[in-house]
Amino acid sequence: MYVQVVTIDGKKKTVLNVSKLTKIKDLKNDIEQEFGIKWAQQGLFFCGKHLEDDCTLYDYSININNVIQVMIKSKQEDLIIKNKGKEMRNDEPMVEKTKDEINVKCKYYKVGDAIDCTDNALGAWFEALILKIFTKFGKLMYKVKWDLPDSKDDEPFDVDATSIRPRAWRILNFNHLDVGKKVMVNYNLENSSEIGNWYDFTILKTNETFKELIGTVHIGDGTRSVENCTVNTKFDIYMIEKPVLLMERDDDFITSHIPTTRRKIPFKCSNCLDNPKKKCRECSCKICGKKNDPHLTLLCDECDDAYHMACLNPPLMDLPTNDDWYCPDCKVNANEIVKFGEKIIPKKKHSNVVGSNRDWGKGMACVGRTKICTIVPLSHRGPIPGIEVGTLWKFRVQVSEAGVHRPHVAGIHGRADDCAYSIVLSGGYEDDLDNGEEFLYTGSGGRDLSGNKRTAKQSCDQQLTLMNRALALNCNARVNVIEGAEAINWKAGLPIRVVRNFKLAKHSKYAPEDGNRYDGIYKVVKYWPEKGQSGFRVWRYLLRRDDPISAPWTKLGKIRIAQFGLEMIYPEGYQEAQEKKARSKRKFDDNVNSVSYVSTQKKQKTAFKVSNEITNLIIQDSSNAKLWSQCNDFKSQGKQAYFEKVSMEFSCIVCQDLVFKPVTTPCAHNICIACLKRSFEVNTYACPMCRTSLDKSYKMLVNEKLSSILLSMFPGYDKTR
DNA sequence: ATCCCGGAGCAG
DNA sequence: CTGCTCCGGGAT
Repeated sequence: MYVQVVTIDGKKKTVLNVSKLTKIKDLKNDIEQEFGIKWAQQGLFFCGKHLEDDCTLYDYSININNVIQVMIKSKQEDLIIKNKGKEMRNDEPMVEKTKDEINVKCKYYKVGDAIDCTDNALGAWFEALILKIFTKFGKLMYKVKWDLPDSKDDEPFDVDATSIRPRAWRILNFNHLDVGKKVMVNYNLENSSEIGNWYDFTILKTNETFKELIGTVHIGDGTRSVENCTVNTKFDIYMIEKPVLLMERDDDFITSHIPTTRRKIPFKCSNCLDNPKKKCRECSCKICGKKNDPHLTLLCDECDDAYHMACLNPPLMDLPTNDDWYCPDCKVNANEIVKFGEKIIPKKKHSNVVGSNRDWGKGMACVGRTKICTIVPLSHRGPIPGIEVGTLWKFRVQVSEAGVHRPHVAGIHGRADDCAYSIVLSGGYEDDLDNGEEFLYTGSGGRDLSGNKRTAKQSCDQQLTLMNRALALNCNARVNVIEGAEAINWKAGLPIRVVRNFKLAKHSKYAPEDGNRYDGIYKVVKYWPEKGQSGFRVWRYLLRRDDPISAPWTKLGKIRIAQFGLEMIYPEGYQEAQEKKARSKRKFDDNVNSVSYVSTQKKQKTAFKVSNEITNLIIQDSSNAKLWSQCNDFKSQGKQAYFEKVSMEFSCIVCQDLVFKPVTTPCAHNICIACLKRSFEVNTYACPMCRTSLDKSYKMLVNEKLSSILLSMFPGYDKTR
């Protein structure tokens, strides 16, 4: 299994091979290797949850391809987190706190001053007001309050002088932006084209034509910064105000310049754009959407959604007595809730407390779905729209995601009171017999799966229940659970999607070389119980293909696969992760044996070499010289790519198939002679491809050179005509 | 060759 | 809702 790892600023990104049982601390080690960010400096987050060192990915239900965010902690932030924790534990009453606070005067600020204040979480500057100036244990502190839209109900908080400065008010003209100057700009760390917060910024370059600034964005106290940011000047650029001694301050001057409008900041809620009159279930009460009575609104301590006490069912009459409250959606999982900074170890069910020490978490067998097919319902019969016969997936979970065969492991998908929808052949049952167009399938069950197994040898009789009954219902005959039944009209049975897995190759030549291939629609001809090779009764089903699309192993099917360019589909990020695995293995091997000359170089697609015989014919087919030269360019990409190109360039516009007995028109298009004749029969005397008119008496001549080239490249395709 | 786990989906 | 089943897919 593998996960995506991204730094908060999005600048560093990678895929890491992991196990579900990988501990967070081990992951941090890998990230240190990868990003060069010290182990202790990392704060990892998944879905907003802080990840604790001793927990596993499984504990947090982190699945394949999930994104883990890496935050680089500055030492100061560590302190803040620690202090926060302390506060939470001590839980001193407010009175005690204020007891040590002594109101004082300050040389630079006075109560009521409009200031900018940094917030520790984002490291940006926000507008605020000073409510009180005091000393606590001898340290000068300021009680401040946000001065932002919608911040009326926010609690005031205490900061020291480093977190505040006079409110910015001087807007700088683009021409006054000199390189090296530090200013305040609006920037969005995640998406620089959108509105963001206000940060300090050092100008490195100015771009006159685009009115852009390039430079370093400083985050918070200046220990963190993001280089090479491009700032669009559609927002104002502010001068950073330095504190001025009160005695030197011309208050009238200052107050007259404090802007009455507020600096633009991103909307808290992108849904209602913070419009107080608009109902919004995103940012306001999840039930009624109204924004009234904020003091009677509870915030869920897990998901942060808001609920009016009165809207809850049953309504909550009194404020919750304990500190935290969880909404109805989160309450059910209350035992899994981890509060920020708390050291609760989240453990799902049994985990592997008593399990073996075998690491089961690396593979693709235990990963969950990351996509879900919604274009058709779960109980959809017949082909899945958009999925071609011959589509090939590496893993079963992908077949499930595509909606072709939903179960992860099971061979039959169906319902005992409806029918079966799809089956997989993967050679797991010894009584199966595959002849391609027809095959014998074995029902499920009759096995002892105790010990949490997924498969075992037959150890008792199978019953015509569950999935076995479902598959029987596809047969166009009244169901008979004793002796089975035969279809009256087999084609009238219900369609079954059939997937063949590469493991079937042990018994069948119709299996794909690798992965799982969709082979089209089959129907149940008959089914009956029989003593299987194990000696126990198994239910056997005769399935016969009934699909207008040629099967993947037929000549036509192969051409079709080539035309569609169907290739093995891997899960997103899989090949990248495999490549990385191979690289680290090579590195390991090199370390073990530094003078190894084992050919470990990357397997390159070997260029396709066309036989001399065909090459000569191609040269002689001068009327198609241009097309052949285009095909030539694909030789370097290997045989498959070349054949795909050839079959595409030489397919007939009329029948959509590879041209058969082709006529090369004066306009240099290739049409099957039969197709062209049919076209003439309806008095259309033009090239079907480009509509260039042809003479009524145009003499159709089969391009024998081309015909023989194609016949030798795709031997036997003529027999399908 | 053997061991053994999650997750998806059905059945009760 | 819980319990059961299951033709995967890794490591050992």
